Amino acid sequence: MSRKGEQSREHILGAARELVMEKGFAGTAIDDILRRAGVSKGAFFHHFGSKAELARELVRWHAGQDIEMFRTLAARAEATHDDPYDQLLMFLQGFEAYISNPEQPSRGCMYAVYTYENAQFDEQVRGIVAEVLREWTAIYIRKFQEVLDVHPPRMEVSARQLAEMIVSIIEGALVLQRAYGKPDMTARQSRHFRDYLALLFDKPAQASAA
Amino acid sequence: MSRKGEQSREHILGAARELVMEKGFAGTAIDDILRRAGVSKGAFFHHFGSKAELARELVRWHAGQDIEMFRTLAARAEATHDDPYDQLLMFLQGFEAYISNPEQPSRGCMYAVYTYENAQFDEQVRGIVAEVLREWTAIYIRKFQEVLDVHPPRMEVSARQLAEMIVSIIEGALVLQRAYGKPDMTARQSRHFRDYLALLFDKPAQASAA
DNA sequence: CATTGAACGTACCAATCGGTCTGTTTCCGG
DNA sequence: CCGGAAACAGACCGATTGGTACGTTCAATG
Repeated sequence: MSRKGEQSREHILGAARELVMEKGFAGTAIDDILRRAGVSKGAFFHHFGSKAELARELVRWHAGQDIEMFRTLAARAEATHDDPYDQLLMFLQGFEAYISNPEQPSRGCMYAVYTYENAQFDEQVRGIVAEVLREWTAIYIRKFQEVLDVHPPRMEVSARQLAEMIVSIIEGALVLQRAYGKPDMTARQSRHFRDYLALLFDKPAQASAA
Repeated sequence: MSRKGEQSREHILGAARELVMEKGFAGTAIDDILRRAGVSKGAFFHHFGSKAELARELVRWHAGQDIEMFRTLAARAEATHDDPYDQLLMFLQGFEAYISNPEQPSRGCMYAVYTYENAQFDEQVRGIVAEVLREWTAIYIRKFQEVLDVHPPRMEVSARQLAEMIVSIIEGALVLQRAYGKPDMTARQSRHFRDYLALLFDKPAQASAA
């Protein structure tokens, strides 16, 4: 049931995702979304009670997507390697492949969009954004702690520091990628971070995809 | 002459800067700016021909501020140290002090705001944003090249890679800082990058402000 | 085949938006 | 002290905005 209905909802969310990523949330009018999604105003307000609710559902959608990607990449890495360091490297390589995928029209981080339009949103939306970024960091912290427990680093460093660094790098690289149109910026930065890890944990730089 | 006029202009730009940083550019109505700046609509359109022109002037203002900061910090660093590595470290420490200044209500990067609302702006504005970020990167590239010319790194790395990395880290840290309200995130990330440099160039970690 | 509720489509609305127009005040050189 | 330009102030305007009202389609169910 509600096959058609779900489809419209998806179209609206898809169009909203594209447009918000192009023009920001406040800069995207509902009519813009209707035009791109090819649905009517009635359809929109049938599925979403208000623009604010769209904001919530949109950020929830992204949160779901990202969690799925994280889980998939992490599971694959953990199934392939025993050493947490190798797992981490493979995870990052997987992320680089994902973010470099040219079909993916994302080209930016939706949480950053929301963050920089902070005052537009209610406490709930802000909470979700903070939650997701915190969760990302937490996942990295756990993994880095595993690495640190096994491999002594060449200098004193905390799992939190490393985790926050990789998240910062990715977020920042996505900004630069957009700002001066270098589509491979994010993947390159992630690769450079892997090089840093190799140096930090005194591992030979293994063959990484050029 | 035009003392009062300049003052109004500054007030408008100041209010716009605050509001745009809170709600984004599209999310900030001209009337909002008028209210906060305490000026009338007539005053606004006397100084700025349109909202788009305000966008241009606002980004130009930031570009000017940032160039000044860069020049000041760089000059001080170069006056204090001869070694480009020491200069770079001092520059970064200066930046950390600047960005941690609690009186500074900036709390974010205006270029990131513009970048994530890309489609709102004309080619000129986008050009300025890309230009500034490129210039930042270029300055870092030159300095890192000087460092690399003198100090052999422990692994192969290009000046461009390092330059793009520090810019990414700062941009990303500013996002995280906002997203989950950690006012010291940016300075901490910069410090961690300095630790990375210490490792990379095999320098003893010198006493850094906790 | 009638009923019903989900899934629309569309005309419409009040509020807000960026921007204009028409004055008035303020300043400053001659 | 005068004249003109810069620097406002604020009423006003058409377009756009998020949102509503109300009618229609359609598929499933009894």
